[in-house]
Amino acid sequence: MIQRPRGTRDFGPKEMHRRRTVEQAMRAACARAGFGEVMTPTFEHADLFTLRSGQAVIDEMYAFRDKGDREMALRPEITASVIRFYVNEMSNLPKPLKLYYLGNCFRYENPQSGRFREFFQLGAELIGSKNPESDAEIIALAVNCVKASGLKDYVVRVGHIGILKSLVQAEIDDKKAAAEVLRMIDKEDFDAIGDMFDARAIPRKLFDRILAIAETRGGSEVLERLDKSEASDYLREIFVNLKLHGIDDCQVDLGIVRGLDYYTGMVFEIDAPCLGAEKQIMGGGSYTLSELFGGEPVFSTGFAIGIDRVMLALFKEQPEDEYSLVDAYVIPAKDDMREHAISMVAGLRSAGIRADVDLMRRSMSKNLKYASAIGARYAIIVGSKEMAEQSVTLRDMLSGDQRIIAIEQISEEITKLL
RNA sequence: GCCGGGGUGGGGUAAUGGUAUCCUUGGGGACUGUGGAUCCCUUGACCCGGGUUCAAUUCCCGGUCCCGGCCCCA
Repeated sequence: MIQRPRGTRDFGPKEMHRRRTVEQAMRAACARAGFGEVMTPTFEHADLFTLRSGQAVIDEMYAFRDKGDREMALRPEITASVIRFYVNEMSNLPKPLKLYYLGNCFRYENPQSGRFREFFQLGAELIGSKNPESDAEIIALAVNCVKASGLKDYVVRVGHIGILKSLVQAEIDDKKAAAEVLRMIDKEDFDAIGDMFDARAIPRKLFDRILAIAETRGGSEVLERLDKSEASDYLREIFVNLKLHGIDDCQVDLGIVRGLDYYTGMVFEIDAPCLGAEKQIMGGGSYTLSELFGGEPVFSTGFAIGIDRVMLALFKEQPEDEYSLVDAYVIPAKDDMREHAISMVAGLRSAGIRADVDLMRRSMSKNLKYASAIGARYAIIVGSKEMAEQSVTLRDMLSGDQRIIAIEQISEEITKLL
């Protein structure tokens, strides 16, 4: 037997229904904010991804050489593709350009809870605006998407990479060392930073300042404690705007650095605490396209939500999911009623009712059992006695109550009951 | 890439160095239109490969997959 590849999943009808419901809710949230959906290829030239990210991303990329001897890769994320699309064909469109996407991504990683080799992301990019209200708009959209999914317990943390970055880069001349410090801040490995500072004879005072900033966390009031700077003013403006958007549960977290170094300003994350190790369900921030492709500077801000993790968190919050595929199941009482049953189900379907009919020529009793097993809300029993009066029996599968209804009224009646 | 814990019918389980229990589900029949019942029949499993052994589902090794953790990320 052929097994499903490691780190991939099959989704059954019930799970797909729940996923599609969540996806549609998020799509609707994006559309309400004026974002248009785009779709890009599942695979791209490997360069697209290797150019902007480091070795770590390359190592876990599904890369391959195609029959034309081109280096290709399954996309490990979608932002790069959207940016490529923008640079290729959309750079002359009116700004700001607001795009969103939903698709599968691939990373060759070791699977664990909330981590798969094929996973799904919904993301949005706001291209061409560098003002705090744009960042606030993107944060608000990300939060609204998570809210739309139905998730109750989540934590939004917003930071600004410029605050730490400018401090570290101003005080440490060695670029590599500065990058290393930022990486250690991201990992919250402050001991390592202390060791490094001692080894390089960097003043302890700077370490204390870095530590103080990196540990600045809490409500928006902690922003008042920050030294005045371009970045801290910017962050304050973002929080003012978030409040205007009705988003007032965001935390400040200046310790967010994020691994990828193309982020330049605002950075933010959303966690679902119930998920444990892989609790981050969203990551985002602002960046400039110019740093990725060497073109004209275009300021952008965006985010990506891990749909799979959102689904996992939703399932933890609400495990049971009442859902059936069929509202009405049509049962012929006897074999000579099968044709009537089939025309009956066709009529129900064209009236927009999710209806099914016995295809296995089962007995009445087995059919009732089947109707119950698939969770049909109503059974319609087509028998010769009722048929003589152009009627059928409508049975409520929850209560067991049943009554005779004229055939011409059945669709209307069921629509009314549902 | 690394580190733990696991793989028995579709799902859940029991036992065992001599190929397997029970429940559930699926299919069929009885029941000749309400028995969503009851009864009967039936399909269906020891992850893969190698080793030890007369004999391996069981013991050993390797692989693989699942679950969880590290790294990193969604």
